[in-house]
Amino acid sequence: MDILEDLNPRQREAVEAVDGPVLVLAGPGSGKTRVLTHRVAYLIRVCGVPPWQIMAVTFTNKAAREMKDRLHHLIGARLGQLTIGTFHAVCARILRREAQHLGVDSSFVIYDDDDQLGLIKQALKELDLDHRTYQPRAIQGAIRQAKQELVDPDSYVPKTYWHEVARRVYARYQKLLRDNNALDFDDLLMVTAQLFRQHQDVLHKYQRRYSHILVDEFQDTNMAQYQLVKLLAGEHHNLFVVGDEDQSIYRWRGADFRNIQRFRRDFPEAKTILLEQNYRSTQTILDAARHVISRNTQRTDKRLWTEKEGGVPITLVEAYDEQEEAEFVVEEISRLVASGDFSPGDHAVMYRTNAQSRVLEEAFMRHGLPYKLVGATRFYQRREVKDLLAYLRLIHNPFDQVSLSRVINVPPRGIGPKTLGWIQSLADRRQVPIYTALQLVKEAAEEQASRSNEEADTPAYRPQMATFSGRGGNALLGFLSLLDSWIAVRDEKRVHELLDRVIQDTGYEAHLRDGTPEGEDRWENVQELRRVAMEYAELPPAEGLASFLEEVALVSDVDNLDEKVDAPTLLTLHAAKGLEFPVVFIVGMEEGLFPHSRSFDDPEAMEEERRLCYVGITRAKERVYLIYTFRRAMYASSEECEPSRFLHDIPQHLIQGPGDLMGRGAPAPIARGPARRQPLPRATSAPGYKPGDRVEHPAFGEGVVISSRPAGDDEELEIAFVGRGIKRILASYVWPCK
DNA sequence: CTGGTGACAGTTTTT
DNA sequence: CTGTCACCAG
Repeated sequence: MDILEDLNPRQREAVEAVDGPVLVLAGPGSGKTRVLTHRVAYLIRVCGVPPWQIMAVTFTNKAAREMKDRLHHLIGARLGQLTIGTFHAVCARILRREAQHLGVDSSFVIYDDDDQLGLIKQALKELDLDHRTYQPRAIQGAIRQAKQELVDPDSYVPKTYWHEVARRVYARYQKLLRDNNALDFDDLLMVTAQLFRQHQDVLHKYQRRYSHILVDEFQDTNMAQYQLVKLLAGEHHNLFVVGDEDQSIYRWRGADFRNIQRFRRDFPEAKTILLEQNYRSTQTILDAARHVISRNTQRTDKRLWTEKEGGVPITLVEAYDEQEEAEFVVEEISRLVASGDFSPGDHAVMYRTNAQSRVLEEAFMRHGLPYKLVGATRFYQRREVKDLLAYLRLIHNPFDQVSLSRVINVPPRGIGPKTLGWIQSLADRRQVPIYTALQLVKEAAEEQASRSNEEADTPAYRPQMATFSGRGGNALLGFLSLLDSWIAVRDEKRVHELLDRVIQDTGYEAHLRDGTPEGEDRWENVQELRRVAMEYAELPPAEGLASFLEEVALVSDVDNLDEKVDAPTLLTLHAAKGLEFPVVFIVGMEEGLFPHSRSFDDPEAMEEERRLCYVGITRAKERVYLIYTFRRAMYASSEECEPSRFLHDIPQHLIQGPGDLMGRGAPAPIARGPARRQPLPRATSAPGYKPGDRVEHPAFGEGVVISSRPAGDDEELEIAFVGRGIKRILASYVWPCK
């Protein structure tokens, strides 16, 4: 039975526990994906469960894809009969099939965060509410939270007057969604749960269909997701969940790791299996991570162990500021690569906030080294991509008002707020969507034209027409005829051909390529989108458009991480979950940054920061570098920093510092002797510059010193660089010009 | 209707 | 120091 062969006893137990509920608590690197895939294969090949009776849900498309890839080796073509996907994708599929029970059309569109925010703003406007008191973002948060707890506007119990207003906005927002035949991300879950609760027959159908349910990253489920799987498994209880409380880092998005406890309570007969053998890291790394996480209260203690005993100590580094921090990282990576032990792609640099990536990027660029950046602005969130997708959504469904108002004046075609407001109010008066209102205007205009010879001045027509005669009206008609011309060919043209037509007819290319480098970047993104569209060229046109739109709605990040490129990866700690690297640098280990200051007054938030640190450290296979700075630029000013409390939790014997570089005593507060305050061994000690001195900088080239002031043991110079303007730079970064 | 200016706020982000 | 948004002058 090859399926069980390469599993350790615990993993094997998890795979073989076929009947009833099973909870697998899987530490980092303990092979949970392996357990999941092998269990599916075991169910099919050994227990004879038909593949179509198995549902496996994940949180990310990436996880789903990885699972499919691995399963392909184990079960081959039968893979296609399994239901594997994200919660949202699985729910969307169910909802399209059961649309008749729901008051939505099965062609509903899925709104993302931006669309959602737009609709909330509209709701606020319609209710005549002040957007300063009722900030759209805050309202959005309240609505999302409610939906994740399966609370609809009618059952919403406001805690404060503000929440009462939020409830009203919520109700209005839901109506707007329905008017647009749209669901937002959270609806996919909430509406599915409602469907199951209100239609027992439908629920039974799915309960019978899926005899085995598996859930990955169970600690990240929210209430809605938990209720969903609980409902689905309500009859047979064959629910297999894998999770790790210590890696729960999405509390702020509604994830509730207490679902693990709930699971134990709701399924008391559940078998619990601990996976504690780690196949990733050295013992040193595991020990350090355990010391950090063990200060958390609400957790099951696990003792991770590995056969990779010992290992290199954790390296702790103090840098003068974020520049030097970045410089250290880049140089250390270069050194490790030069030593021959590691290749560039073995390294990851992790940080708490995206803003920290910039300095790092600059350092890599200065050294002429390539790097991979994860996250930042996501592809499908870029303006140009969203614009073009809105056009396509509009072609697919011209009644989608959110998409319509997004693009009706992009590129600018003379339809400003006034004209938009006019057509909107016409639509409201007639109780029709804007698209229909546009058609009414067109009919009226045609009628007027045909009468223009003799009867144009008939009093009955004049007042109605007067309003849209002129620029606004013509612009609207122009837009409508564009849209209609695309709709006319919608079922013949393939997605990328439609895209080309839109770009062509709207002059979108010229709109983007305004001569700036950013414009070129944007145009490049359009090309990328076109490449994605090309992948749907095989399908019949109408189907191609529909599945393209579904796919891009639910696949936000194009998992752009290109495995083939051999370069260091820059990413947030959150983005690092689920990944592993031989060498991990965690930068910005300072109080206020990591842990973030927002967590100071909330013990639960602080525990989450701690878990985040745990996740970061456990990504490493061989080496970990923890770096903090003496001072860091915050917005405009630069502030002195305190080393992160998490550093104190790692026992001294696991740590190695470059000599007395860090005046650090454990376990007491980090002793920072007054001695070491200067930037590190970079250029020889600052010689003392005065205005007029000529200096050279590795990136900016030659410049002239304008002013100088002491900064610690270093000095901060204002330098005018040839063609680069004036920069403030530490003396140790420049060399005197001979 | 557009493009410019000033006030204001500013973690993390699976879908 | 950014980016976003409301507001005002062409």
